[in-house]
Amino acid sequence: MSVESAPAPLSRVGNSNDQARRHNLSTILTLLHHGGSQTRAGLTRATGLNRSTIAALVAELAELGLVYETQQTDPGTVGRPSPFVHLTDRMLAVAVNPDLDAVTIGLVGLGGRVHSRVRHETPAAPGVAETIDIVTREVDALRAGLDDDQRIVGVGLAVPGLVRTSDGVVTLAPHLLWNDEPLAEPVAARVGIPALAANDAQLGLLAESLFGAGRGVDDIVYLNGSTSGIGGSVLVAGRTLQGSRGYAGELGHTLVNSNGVTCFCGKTGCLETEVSVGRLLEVLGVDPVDGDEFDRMLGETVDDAVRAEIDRQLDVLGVALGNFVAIFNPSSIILGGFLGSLFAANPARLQEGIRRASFGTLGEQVTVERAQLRTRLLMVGAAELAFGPMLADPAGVLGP
Amino acid sequence: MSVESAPAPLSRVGNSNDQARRHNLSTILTLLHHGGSQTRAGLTRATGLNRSTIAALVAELAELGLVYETQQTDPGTVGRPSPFVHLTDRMLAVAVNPDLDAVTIGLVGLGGRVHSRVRHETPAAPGVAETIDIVTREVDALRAGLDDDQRIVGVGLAVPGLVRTSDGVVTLAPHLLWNDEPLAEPVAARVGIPALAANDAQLGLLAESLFGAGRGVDDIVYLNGSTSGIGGSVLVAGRTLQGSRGYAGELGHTLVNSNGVTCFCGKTGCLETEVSVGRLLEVLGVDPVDGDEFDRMLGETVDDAVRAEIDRQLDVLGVALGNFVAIFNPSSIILGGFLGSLFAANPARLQEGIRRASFGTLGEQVTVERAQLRTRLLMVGAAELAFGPMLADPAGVLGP
DNA sequence: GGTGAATTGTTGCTGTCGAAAACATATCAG
DNA sequence: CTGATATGTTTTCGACAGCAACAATTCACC
Repeated sequence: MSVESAPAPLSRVGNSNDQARRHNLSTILTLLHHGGSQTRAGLTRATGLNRSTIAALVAELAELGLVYETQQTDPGTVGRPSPFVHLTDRMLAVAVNPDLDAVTIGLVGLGGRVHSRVRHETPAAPGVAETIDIVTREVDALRAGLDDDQRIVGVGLAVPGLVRTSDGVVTLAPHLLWNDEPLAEPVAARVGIPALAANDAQLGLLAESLFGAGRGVDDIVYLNGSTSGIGGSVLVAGRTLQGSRGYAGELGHTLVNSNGVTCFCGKTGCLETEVSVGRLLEVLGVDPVDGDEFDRMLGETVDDAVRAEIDRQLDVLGVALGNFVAIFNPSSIILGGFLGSLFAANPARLQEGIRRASFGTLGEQVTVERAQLRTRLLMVGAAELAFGPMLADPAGVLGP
Repeated sequence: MSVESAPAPLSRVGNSNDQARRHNLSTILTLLHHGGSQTRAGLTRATGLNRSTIAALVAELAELGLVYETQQTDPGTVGRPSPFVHLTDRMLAVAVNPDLDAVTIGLVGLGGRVHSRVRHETPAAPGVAETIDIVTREVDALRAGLDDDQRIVGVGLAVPGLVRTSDGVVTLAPHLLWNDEPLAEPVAARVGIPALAANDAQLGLLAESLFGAGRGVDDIVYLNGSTSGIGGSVLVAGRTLQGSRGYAGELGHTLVNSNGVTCFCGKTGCLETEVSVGRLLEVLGVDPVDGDEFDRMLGETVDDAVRAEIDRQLDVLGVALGNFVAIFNPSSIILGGFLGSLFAANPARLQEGIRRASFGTLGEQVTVERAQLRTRLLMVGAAELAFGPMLADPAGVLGP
């Protein structure tokens, strides 16, 4: 025998010497990515590491092309001025969001900066093969426009459906009519860049928690309402709730009304069927409109039927959120899409509904907010997914 | 000015050199605690660390009085036999569980071994002061019975109610009539040993996940039914769901029936009001009985009214669990207390109910199990809480 | 029973990393 | 211009995990 099958290191629980180095590099890069430019002295304070250590780590990040330093123009304090550390624009991620009528593709830099965005309209819901074609063409075009020193480090795909994150297979995307379709792997193979896929609501929450309404908060319940239904995700102790296979967070398919109608998922009285943009458009008597216009219509309506429907939906939403408060005890609830509009139309009513439907006084301790990132949301979220490996181990991914 | 306020190290994000050592010590101790005795070679494989490193770490744990080694009696394989590493019985935790009619106190060793257990009956629900008195007396008695080299490293309190884990204040324990009562801190002060408090369901899940039905599983929904209601907790990626203040997991107070009755918590149609041991005892026409007897009565009944009530409760429970499956995508559901009896009376019906009430096919991928630890449950769980700091940093807690 | 292969403990050495200290540099306050 | 303050820079040092060489012990096979 020559080469035996590998002895299988089982699990890598222990900590070794250079893992500490990797961890520290990752910590600093992540700090800059999520917190913006800082002085080296600031990094020293934030990490608790030694000045000399920070200097060495920043130098390594600079060598990897991830950061550069500038002199402070106006220190404002005594002492030797500490140089600012900025992220470069050299490392980029491609963000992809296939949806009902279009595939949106963006180029995103570190720090959540969206460099460009293209919306590829499709006559019908795009198929997997079609999506992969569009992504391939678009990435080629993007690559052609890059500077010599720029580099796309990954592709992130935000998919409206159940996604097995481990291997990037879309288990079920009902509105796209996808069923057990491998996505991340073929994309990676075609474009020659690592690709990862995840549920759109999970990535939306990730984006809001890092760059939007949820900055600095570790426990968040996030609900996003779109024409295709209500997607949800939960931040638990700073990490998105994944579940055993990445399918967690189907908050739109929890019970809110035992007397409700049957949902396409087979259950009865789901939040998604009771609270829907379709019912609102119906009483408003209009066709789908864009977000700002919808906001205005809900806010300024004087029609009693409309107001009644708004209040009914807010009350149902309050019941659902009350349950989530009892389950998750979040410090913040973030509402996106039309749920944000609904909330803005009568914030007090929703807050009172949550308070009433929560266990004990838990409902009084939670803040309800509207999502902030709007159109950037899924671009930033999908990019975060693509940047993930690099953020976790900068030297390992970019190095030799 | 002489002494300025401390410069505040903000957060300790960075990794330093001896933190690696602590982490490795913690890893090995935890491995033994949760996995039982192992050979040094086994630890090498499990951690991926070097032989020589393991030898040094085990030697340090031995010096701390935590482990000892024995020769393998019958190796059974080629090669130099690796010594077994066992946990000593020198480090002990006191587990406390105040409940409706008694305070139970136990002495628990590493590895989940319950050395002794005392049940202090009380005429009514014990007050906080009374509980602290009982604990103080009992700990003194336990200390008197210890060998010279034995040591109680902590007190863990499992409380049926909302507990702010950070400072051990019981915010609300409705059945004990406790309201915003400091508990862990006064206990620690009185007995002179660090004390921590947490919700009983959270600790029950912790115990089952480490030593019972949930071994090796990272995503679990746990429900425990008792005469005072239904408590729940969730294991998310191997960690118990805490929420922003430690109040997460009130699964008994989620909506299962919009047409239901009003719960003491103020809401309507809570799981806890629809599924209750009281309703079962009513149709059975008996007074409260112990677990095994209750099991037998449910399993062997031929009374149609009883069977109907069992099925009704199972169906309601299925709806609740279906929601939890959509929310958490667990790989396992564990049922304790009378919910375990209910499940055992007709497992197929509950499983079918969960499947029906789950989103898509998620309900088919989850296994439903009955809790295993029974009377040891809260002793082991509370001890785990008490052992926590030592497991996380053995040298820091036991060393100088 | 003797021999070789396999596995693991033991010992001493090495490389790496972060901390600490000493020195250099840059800013502000007066 | 001087002193205080804060931070970068350089060098030294200690700790720790990895590694290699050697020793110990068992099994399998003849």
